[in-house]
Amino acid sequence: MSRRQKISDARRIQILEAAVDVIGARGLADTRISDIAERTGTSPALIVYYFGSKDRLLAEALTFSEERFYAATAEELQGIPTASGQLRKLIELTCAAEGSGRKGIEEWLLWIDMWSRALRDPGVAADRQALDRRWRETIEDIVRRGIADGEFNDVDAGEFALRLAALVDGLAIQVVLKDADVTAARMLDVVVGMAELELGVGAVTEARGGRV
Amino acid sequence: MSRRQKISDARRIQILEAAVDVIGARGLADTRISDIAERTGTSPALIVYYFGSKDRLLAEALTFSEERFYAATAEELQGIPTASGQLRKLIELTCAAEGSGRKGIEEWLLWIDMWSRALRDPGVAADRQALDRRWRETIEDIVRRGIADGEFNDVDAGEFALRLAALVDGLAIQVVLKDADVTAARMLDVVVGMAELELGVGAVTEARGGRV
Amino acid sequence: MSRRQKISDARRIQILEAAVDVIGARGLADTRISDIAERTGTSPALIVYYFGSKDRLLAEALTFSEERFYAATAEELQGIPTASGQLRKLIELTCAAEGSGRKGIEEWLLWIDMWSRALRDPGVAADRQALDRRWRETIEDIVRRGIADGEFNDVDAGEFALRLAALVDGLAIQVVLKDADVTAARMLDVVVGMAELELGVGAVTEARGGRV
Amino acid sequence: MSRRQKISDARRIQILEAAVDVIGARGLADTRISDIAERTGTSPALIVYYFGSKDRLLAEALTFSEERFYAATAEELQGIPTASGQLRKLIELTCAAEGSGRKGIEEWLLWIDMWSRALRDPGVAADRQALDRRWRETIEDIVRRGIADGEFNDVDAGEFALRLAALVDGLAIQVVLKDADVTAARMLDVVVGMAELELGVGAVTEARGGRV
DNA sequence: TATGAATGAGAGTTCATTCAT
DNA sequence: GATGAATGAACTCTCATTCAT
Repeated sequence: MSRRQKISDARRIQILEAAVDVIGARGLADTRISDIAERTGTSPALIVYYFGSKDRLLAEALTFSEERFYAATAEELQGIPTASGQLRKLIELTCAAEGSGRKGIEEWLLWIDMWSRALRDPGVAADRQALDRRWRETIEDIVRRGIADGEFNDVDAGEFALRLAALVDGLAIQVVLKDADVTAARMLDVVVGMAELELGVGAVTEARGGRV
Repeated sequence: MSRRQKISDARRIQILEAAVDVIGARGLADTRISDIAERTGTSPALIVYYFGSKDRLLAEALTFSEERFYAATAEELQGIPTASGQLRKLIELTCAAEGSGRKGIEEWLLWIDMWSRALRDPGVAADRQALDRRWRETIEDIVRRGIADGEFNDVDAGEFALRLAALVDGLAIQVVLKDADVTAARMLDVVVGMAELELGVGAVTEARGGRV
Repeated sequence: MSRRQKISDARRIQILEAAVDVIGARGLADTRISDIAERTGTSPALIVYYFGSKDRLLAEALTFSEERFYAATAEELQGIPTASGQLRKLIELTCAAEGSGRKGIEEWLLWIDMWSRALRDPGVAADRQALDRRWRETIEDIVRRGIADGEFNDVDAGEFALRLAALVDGLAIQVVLKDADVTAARMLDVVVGMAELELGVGAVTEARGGRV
Repeated sequence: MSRRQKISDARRIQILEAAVDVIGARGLADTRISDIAERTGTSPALIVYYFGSKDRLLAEALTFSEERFYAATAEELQGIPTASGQLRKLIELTCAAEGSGRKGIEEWLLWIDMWSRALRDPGVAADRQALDRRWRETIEDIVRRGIADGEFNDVDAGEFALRLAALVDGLAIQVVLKDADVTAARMLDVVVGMAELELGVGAVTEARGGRV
């Protein structure tokens, strides 16, 4: 408990990164403490020494991964001037395209395990909800700005964010599970299509040009 | 494998139902063979004897649950004459409203575990894809009929089905995880709203009257 | 819990006997489940399967050992007609003389560990008290009969039993710990001396003759 | 060993006192080095550094506690002029009466654990025997003086000391284990009664008056 | 002198699975 | 067909101990 204070940040992050990697690779259910220890080049005892128990490690690893995702996302968005450009970027980042440079797929693998775990663990459930709310708010902010700037149609930003986020989640599941009918490319088209339908033609494609 | 032939259907279904109940209640990760055996009033040995291994039991239980869902859905739809009425019904059935008479929530709990498992088990992945495809085709068929009958706008039925299915999945996750921002009622509104936007105003609400 | 019902008496006794042997040999603190399993020719898992946990096994083993001691004692006393003869026998049985044919030393080793454990475990404490009370009552009964038959002085039987039992415990500790000053033979002399002092000269020695 | 020389006496005593406290509170079997370290405000590493190993620490702590007890006892006896007064005092000190001002109960808790440990550890066994012998000699000396002064009957002092010490041990076990039948008060009565029976009426009660 | 960091060795416990009956 | 008995394998977690600093 108070032990966690003792841990050096470097070591802590090193272990959490290994945990995220291993969970992504093997799945939460098949992840052993020793798998993570091995990858960190340490012993299972060290992991317990730092995190107290396997459960606490898992919860922290999940949160760590998402925090990192948001930090990376925020940074990427910062350099983009228009709302439509930002929305486009956001959609791309989440579409888990393997060529997109981000290891988006692993993030999604973690999300699925996180949902599963959140069903039984209130702590994880709370974390998940907070992350999800933050995610929707990120979308909402962009949309609100786009409306104010006249880039987007005048929609209910909150409703739109909910719809977009849900659509992305639902599609990502299929992409990640390698559904033959739903590739990452198709996912991108569908999401962009939905955004354009609601926010106005060109609301999102416009950015595409900018990107190329 | 050949063993499974020997099993009486009654026994088999009894065990699968128990498995679905227990997994829904405890989650896949916390389900033991003996939990299922207990609920069936038999022994763990019998279950292994019938199903070969725990993994095979899980895969079959998951599939069984979905088969049952489709059978129930099909039956409910049969009595409804219009495409818009059927679509409305379909949406309602999936919206996991607790008062809806269906134990929809439990179905969704299973789905989440199924996704998690499908990530690592190709057999489960194949089952999942088949079920999902069937699900989208069910939607597609209704939409196609609605278009032919002039009830719906002339959209791309396949694209629409994909979008609707994904939206439903994404929203259901939040409802099932009891996200404070997304209730079953709101989910229903959002899904219906999306369908009306794409298929035409009144395309789905119309059925509402018919139902009351 | 209810598991214990399932256990066959033969197996149960076999394991408990092994537990008593091992605890006697290595001491409670150094006894591992696997030590007991090894001696029984089984696996640690079996022990847990039957007894639920190590703690429960220990509690049962301790009680089992004492039950067995009382059964054996009762049987030995049955054949002796006089109170003084019975008292003599009782004293001999507890004096842990190695040549006495009883493995008295091991019993005492267990008692010491039982005291230690009773300090922290209320269940063991309760068992210990019950056994001790029974022990004092056994003495008391004999003394009361001896008084009625005119064999013994008219002492307060309850007080005498308490004193005798305490003296025996205190001496046994030293004998068992192989105190150079207190051998089993000396212990016997001291206890017999105390009994004769209080119950009357010859009250106990008398039996000695009968025995030889 | 040579290390121990280096240790400052203050530090050493501080650690030993902490060890005694913790063992008294949790029991020998449940005492961890870190428990003692925590109470001393140091680290487990320091304790090992000073004492070499856990076993050695435990052995030293046990001895330390008893040494301290004897020192305190000797001091208390010094001021009492008559043998009967001293004997009375000695008995009271050991009767673990909670109101007696001494934390006698904790001493007895340690004794029980010490017996248990002495069974397997020859070092502890030797310490125990030495302490016990010293204890009996203390009694013996008083009795011998009482006989010389005409306060007591002319008994075999050594035999009497053995009997008294054993009786006290046996009764203390029950008191410490909170046997419902044997309170500290009753223990005192029984021990005093035994002493008076053997040493002469008034041999011990006499001191009682002096104390009040 | 003192300790934070690290770990090897091993504990109890769980559970899917096997097998004789 | 059905199961009670049994277990091997593997897991998490504990803790005395070491060592660089």
